[in-house]
Amino acid sequence: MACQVPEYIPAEIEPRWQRQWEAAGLYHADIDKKRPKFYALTMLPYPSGDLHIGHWYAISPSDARARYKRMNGFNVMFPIGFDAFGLPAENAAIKHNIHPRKWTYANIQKMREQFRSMGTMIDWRREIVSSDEKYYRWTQWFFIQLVKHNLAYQKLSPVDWCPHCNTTLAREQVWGDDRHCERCGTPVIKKDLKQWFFKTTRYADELVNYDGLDWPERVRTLQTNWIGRSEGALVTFKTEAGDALEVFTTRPDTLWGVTFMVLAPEHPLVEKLTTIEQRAEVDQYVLDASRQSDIQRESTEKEKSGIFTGGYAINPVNGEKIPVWISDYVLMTYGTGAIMAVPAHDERDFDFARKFYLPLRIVIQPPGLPELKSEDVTMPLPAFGTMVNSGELSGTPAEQSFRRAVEYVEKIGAGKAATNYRLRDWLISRQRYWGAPIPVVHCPNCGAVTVPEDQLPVRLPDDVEWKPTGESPLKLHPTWRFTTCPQCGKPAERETDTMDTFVCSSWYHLRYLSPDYDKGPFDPQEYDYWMPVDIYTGGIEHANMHLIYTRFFHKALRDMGLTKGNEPMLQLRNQGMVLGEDSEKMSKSRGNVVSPDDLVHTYGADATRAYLMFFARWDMGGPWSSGGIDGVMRWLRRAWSLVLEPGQTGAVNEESVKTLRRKVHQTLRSVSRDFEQFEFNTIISSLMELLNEMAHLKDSVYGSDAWKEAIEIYLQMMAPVVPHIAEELWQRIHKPYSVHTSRWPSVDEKAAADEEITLVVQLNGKVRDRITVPVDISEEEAKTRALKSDIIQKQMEGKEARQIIYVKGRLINIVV
RNA sequence: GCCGGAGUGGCGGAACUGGCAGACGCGCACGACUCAAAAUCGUGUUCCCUCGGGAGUGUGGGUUCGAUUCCCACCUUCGGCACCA
Repeated sequence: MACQVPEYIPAEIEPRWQRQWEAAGLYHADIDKKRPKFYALTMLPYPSGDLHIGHWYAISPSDARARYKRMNGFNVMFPIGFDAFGLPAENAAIKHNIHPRKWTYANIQKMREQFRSMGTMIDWRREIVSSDEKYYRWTQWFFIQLVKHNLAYQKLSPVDWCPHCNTTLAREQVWGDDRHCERCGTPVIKKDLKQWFFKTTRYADELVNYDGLDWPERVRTLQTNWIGRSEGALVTFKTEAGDALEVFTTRPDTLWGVTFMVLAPEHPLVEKLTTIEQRAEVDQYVLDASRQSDIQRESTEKEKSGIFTGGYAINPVNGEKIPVWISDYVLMTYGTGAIMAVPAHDERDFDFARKFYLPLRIVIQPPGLPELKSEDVTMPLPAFGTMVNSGELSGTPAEQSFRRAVEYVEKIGAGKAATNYRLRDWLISRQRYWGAPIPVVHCPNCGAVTVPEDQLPVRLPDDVEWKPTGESPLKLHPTWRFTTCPQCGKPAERETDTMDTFVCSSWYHLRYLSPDYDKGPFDPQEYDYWMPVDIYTGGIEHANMHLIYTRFFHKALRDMGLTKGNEPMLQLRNQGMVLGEDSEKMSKSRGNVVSPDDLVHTYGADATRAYLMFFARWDMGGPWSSGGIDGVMRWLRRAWSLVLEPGQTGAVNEESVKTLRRKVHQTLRSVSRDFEQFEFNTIISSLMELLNEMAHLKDSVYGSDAWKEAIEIYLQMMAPVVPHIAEELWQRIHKPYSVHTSRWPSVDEKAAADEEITLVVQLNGKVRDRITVPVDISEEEAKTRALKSDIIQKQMEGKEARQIIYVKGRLINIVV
């Protein structure tokens, strides 16, 4: 009997359906104004050459949700592409002596096939490859627009250099306590170089505003901390020579407590302030500071060091003459590179004052204490209490003195309220070959001139010695760099640095709209229909890099009139990470890597997709389990035989029909909700649970309309998760092609409603009994029945119920 | 130090708005089928227990009729930032 039913062989059905879907263009997404659009985007993968389990984890649940949205009537675009420029191509090229281009495009070809084996609804007509000329032409075009709008500039400054990658890095790409390169882990060093920057800081204020965004709190916090907005004031002190010495402070209320000032060793006024007597010591200190690495210098463990310059400044609020010191705890890169020191109320200044026996003045008297004298102070004092020693602010509550102090300095013309940010401009120059060339010509007469737009792209030449020497490989090309100035026509040289690949990925979501469009970076008609991105999924590691860059791009483009709205991606969700079975990060050296190709071979794409959705909360991730996927495989086999194996055709039991329909529609309700909320693991659980129930009921409902309905809804619910088996079974029960274009069923609320419910009966908050009652039972009736329960009677033993709590549909709690 | 996430059986994890803790799966045990094994199916599976119950969601308190859920303090762990004025 059972031998009539074919076996479930994923390797037979999966490739067949993949071919059929592709041939039919089932997943083509085109403008259709009759349907609401839905732009589902997943982060652009790097073509490393092998699709790993992390790619599957990122993409297949996103695909399932996109499919769910499509079945719900949305016109869904789900594109993919390749972030194809970047260092690994060059490193592989150096190791294996193969051209980066060849390596990259071979990898892409392999990964396309791997992606196809996943069974996604990717519209391949929209694929982009960021190293294609037709793509990077527009990356260069954007660079030029940014220059035109004063959002890109060149500057000589100390920058982070990775000695392993042989290139500079943006500040966001330097990670951890030891300040290592985000890509290769090598600690970075400082170099003074002239580099190109994008002015991300212009949007700092806007970037900490997430209005209208449904983004995880975690990402918003990371970005907010990274941008590091602080409100305070800029106050101008004067040196004795009359030079303005500006400081940024977040505590203008403590201006009267300033007892010295500290400049960064690199501060331009150090030279002028230093007296003859102090000269030798100051010079030595400046030299020492310049030799220190950032890690040494920025260590908080280190005891404070510093030198008196011999110079003095005048405090504008009280005319006091205060000594000016230099110290490496003041950073030239933040604020103005100079601080006013208030040792009585700031821990760092307090430590410094202690070390060098500098005086301290209390300006905020803590409440409820006898009047404090400066010699009583053993630690910096808090910011609440009453102002003292502070001119006209004395005697007022400290709470208001921030505002009052700012008003005061504004009145006397010594400063103004100001906001400062930790965020720095984005360094985008890279001294590497495999990237988009920066479209600039350096002319001895005209300076840095951008290449005219009609001459784009500035092509990356193939015949280059790409070995890393610390110099840009393009600089070593015999002819490429020599050109003429687009402005004056005289001999000039091309910029030989290439762009950070994060520039390429800052706008790829726009190129998907029209990958072949050649009148601009994207077709405005497509833009108007598809943008903004409705859901963006990817890893959280990009919170402070790609996600800030792409928001910056959108805002800059908006101000150029190219994009609309303030944000490119409305909703963001992050997946976690799949760990090895040993709960460690997967790596070849640990030997705990799970290969998706092997999984597809052994279990099929459907089982792999389903297990990835099942084994952990998607946003958390967790360890892989080889036994776990067996469980999912069992589920698929059971579903297969549930649909295909005939049941007993006897009398249909009406009670069973009701139970079946109730369970089906309740499951439909929870599965729909879980899809909306990205709770993929409970989708699979619910489907497994329903399968168990259906298997139990099968023989008592087989042949009924309810059974037919149950099977159809079951396959439709499976379709987004396990698209191949669902399609195969859908065909085998003779439903019209395709399950993926069928309309998501709607919940029959009547059928889903419970007729009877289980009420929990508690005694003093402890569960003692459960009673089955009609769903519409009255409160009185429920209480009476609960009190009548044998167990309750026995346990109460004549005790009086003091109080009876009734929660409709849930429980009764008897308090004695 | 500051900010954020997490802590639930042997394991991965469920539990919607304060209301049955442990759904679903893995593993394990027992049973059926089999000469046998695998596969499959069925039953059981938080711990303790004198079989009445008792304890239990990192720890200690609190609020409440009732807390995995809310509040306070703390521990562990992961991630980010860190002399940012």
